[in-house]
Order: sequence, then structure tokens, then C-alpha cells
Amino acid sequence: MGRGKIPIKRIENQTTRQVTFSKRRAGLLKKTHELSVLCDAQIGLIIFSTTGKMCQYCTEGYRMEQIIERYQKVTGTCIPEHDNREHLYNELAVLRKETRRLQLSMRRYTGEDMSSIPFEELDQLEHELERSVIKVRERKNELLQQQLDNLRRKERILEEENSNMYRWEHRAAIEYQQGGMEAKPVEHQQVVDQFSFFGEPSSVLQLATIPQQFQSYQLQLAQPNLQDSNV
Amino acid sequence: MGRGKIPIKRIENQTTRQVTFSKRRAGLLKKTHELSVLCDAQIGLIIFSTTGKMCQYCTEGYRMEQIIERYQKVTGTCIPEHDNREHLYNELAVLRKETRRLQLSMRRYTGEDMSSIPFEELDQLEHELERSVIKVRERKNELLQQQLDNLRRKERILEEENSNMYRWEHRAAIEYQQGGMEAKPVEHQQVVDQFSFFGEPSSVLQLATIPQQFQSYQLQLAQPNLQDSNV
DNA sequence: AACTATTTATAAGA
DNA sequence: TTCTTATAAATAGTT
Repeated sequence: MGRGKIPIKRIENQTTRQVTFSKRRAGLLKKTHELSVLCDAQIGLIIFSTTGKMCQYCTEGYRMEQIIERYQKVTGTCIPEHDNREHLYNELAVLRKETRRLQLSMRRYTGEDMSSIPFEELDQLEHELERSVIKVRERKNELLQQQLDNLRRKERILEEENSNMYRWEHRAAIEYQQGGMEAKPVEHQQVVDQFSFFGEPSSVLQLATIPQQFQSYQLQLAQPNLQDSNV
Repeated sequence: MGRGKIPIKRIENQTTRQVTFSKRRAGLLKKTHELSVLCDAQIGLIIFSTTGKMCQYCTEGYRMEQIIERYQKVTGTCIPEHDNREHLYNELAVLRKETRRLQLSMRRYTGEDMSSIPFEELDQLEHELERSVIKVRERKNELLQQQLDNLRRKERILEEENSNMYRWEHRAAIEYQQGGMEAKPVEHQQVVDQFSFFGEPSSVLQLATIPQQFQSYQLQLAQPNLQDSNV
């Protein structure tokens, strides 16, 4: 129908295709409506154009959802979401069970509601708890020991460097007495620079000579400690 | 189109209607297919006849479910199941979180992986565990005390009834001596029935007179005990 | 969007 | 149902 017959295959010319789409879509909707009315049929029609635009026809007095629902009832294919939902329900059931189990375990461990626990299990539970206490104490001791080691190490470093510092200062004083202020100005400046505590400590010597309030901060960052939970 | 023009309204003659349905349905499917192919459109068509029979067209390479899904995405009406799914996902998230929390708590209590617990919490945990141990021990003592009380009560009852029985037997013996076997046959039978231990014990007297091996079983059912977890 | 030559769909009859 | 066919309707290509 038309000036010429066209083969039923994709129209390559985009303009022609779009015009044909408009014309034939209108015709299809009309024919759909006529079939629906003439023959009292329940029809749902959904059309997506290449450009993504949607249009639909639905028998008067009905909504597309009803027709889709009826379709699903007849075909039994309750859309792909059906299986998904099954999985969700399964996962929920598993999780609920696991949560319940954990809750009961926790109640056991915290000693709530022991009325349902038989004597033998109480005995076993007591031992488990004692084992836990022991483990916790061991860990506490471990941390305390670490702290002690740290302190000892710091103490040793501080003592060493104090005596070093004393020797340096002592030598500088002697040189000052021997040659006056200008005798060894460069070497003296080096010593002063080395002991400056503004800036990053870059050697054991520097670290050890930082005053107390700075030291504690710097050393905590560099060593495991008891407050930081990622020891 | 045809021998005459017909008004677009329900065809009252059933035969005519059915014939028209068949013809026009075929035409509609053909036109639907042509539009789909010519213009590269994605089309879904669902037709229910008055008699309930269904027929459908779906663009080649697709399934009706896909088209319905796309339709639902576009219109936002994701069938009644949509809300439900939202709830499921929320519930799953909540449960997963709760399970995770409980797992961590349990690991704390069983003393696994304490590397991430700071010293102060270890201290607190130790106290919690000690409190739990104390509670468990208290419960154990409670059960032991109960068992002890039970045994004492049973002992007392047995002793009482033994002496009672002795008096009954003694009196029966005297009466037998005085008036022969037939003097008090009914009363004697009552005594024998009362002491029968086949059947359910229904009185303290019966309970107390069941032999040792039966007693322990029957008494366990009737009294709180250390083996049964539903005390 | 309107026109129109043609093709196609289909109503009625068989 | 299916076939036939006169006729209505749809539409391809053009303007």
C-alpha cells in the first residue's frame, strides 16, 4: 500500500525510517484499538522507538499493570525479579538464624538467662570463660611488657645522649677558654644546629636531645603504645 | 475496508465477532511485526480474547519480560512487588549489621584476635568475663543446692513412709493373727494397690515408694534436675 | 503536513 | 475455518 511495495526489513535512511515509524505507529494503535473494541479483547501494546521514546495502548477500562499481571499469571513467568526475591528470602532466613544463634551465644557468655542451660554446659561455659579471662590477661601483660620495654629503651637512649651532650659541651667550653669566641666559630655553630629541636628529628642523637614535652609526643608516634589500638 | 464499512463498536453477533477477531488479530500481528522490523522498534503486544485465550507478539531477539521490565522502569510502576523488595533490602542490611556486631562481640568474649582492642577495653573485658564466670558459678551452686534439697526431701519422705508401711504391715499381721485372711480383705487390697509402682505416681506416698531405679527416672521428670535443660 | 497512486487489509459471502 | 472478492483503509513516495 503506497506508491510502491517495500521489503519488510530495516529502513536504512533515518529520515524515512522516522516518518514511516510515525505513520505506521499511528496505524498500529488505531488497528489495536479497533480490534479491542470490535471484538471485546483485552489488549496491551508497548512500543519503544529506536530513540528510546515509549508509547503504549491499553484497552479502555484497564491499566497496563493489570494486563501485565494477567500475562504473568498465564505464562507463569513472574518476571526475573521472582528468583531474586527467592534469594533475598533465603538470605534473610539464614541471617536471622545466624543472628539468633549469636544472640544466644552472647547471652551465654554474659551470663544472662542461664535457666535453660544444663549443668554440664555451665561447667563447660565456666571453663571457656576462664580461658577467655586468661587470654585477656595474657594480652594485657603483653601490652604492659611492650610499654616497659619501650620506656627502658627510651631511658637508655636518653642517658647515652645526655652523656654525649655533656662531652660536647665540655669540649666546647675548653676550646672557648683556649682560643676565645672566634677560635672555632664554624664548629660551634654545627653543634648548635645539631641540637636544634625545631624541625624533624633525623638521628638518634637529635631524638634524644628533644626536651621532655616534645619527646613524649615524638616517641609515641614512633613506638607502639598502650593508647593506640593498632599496636 | 471490505465489502462495506463497519462502525467501530462491539460486534454483537458472536460468530461474526470471532471471525473478525481472527482476521484482525492476524493483521495486527503482521503490522506490529512490520513496524518492529522496518523501524527497528522494540514492541510487546499482548492480546486476550473474550474467551480468555492469549496471544502475544514480541520483537525478535527480545523476551516479553524484558519489554515489561523496561516498561516498568520507564513508568516507575514496578508492580506491587517493588515496595516489598525495598523492605527486604533494608531488613537484610539491618540484619547484616547486627550479625557483624554480634560476631565482633563474640570474638571479644572468646578472646580471639585481641590485637585491635586497646588496653582500657581489655581491662573492662576482663571484668566482664569475671562477672560472667561468677554468675555461671552462682547458677551451678543454685542447681547443686536444688539437687541437694530434692534428695533430702525424698529421703525424708521415704523414711516417713517406711515407718508408715511398717505400722500398716504390723497391724495387718496382728489382724491376720486375730481374724484370719478374710477379716479385712478390702483394706489390704487398697494398701497393695497404693504401693503398686506400675503406672503414674499420683501422690507423695506413691512417689516415695517406687524402687530406686524407677525413682530416679520418675523424680527427674517431676523435679528440676541437672541434666534436663528445660528446668 | 498534505497528497495520491498503490498496496494491503478485511467484510461479507461462499 | 478458509477462500474469494469487492471495497475500505493504510501508507510509500512525492510535493
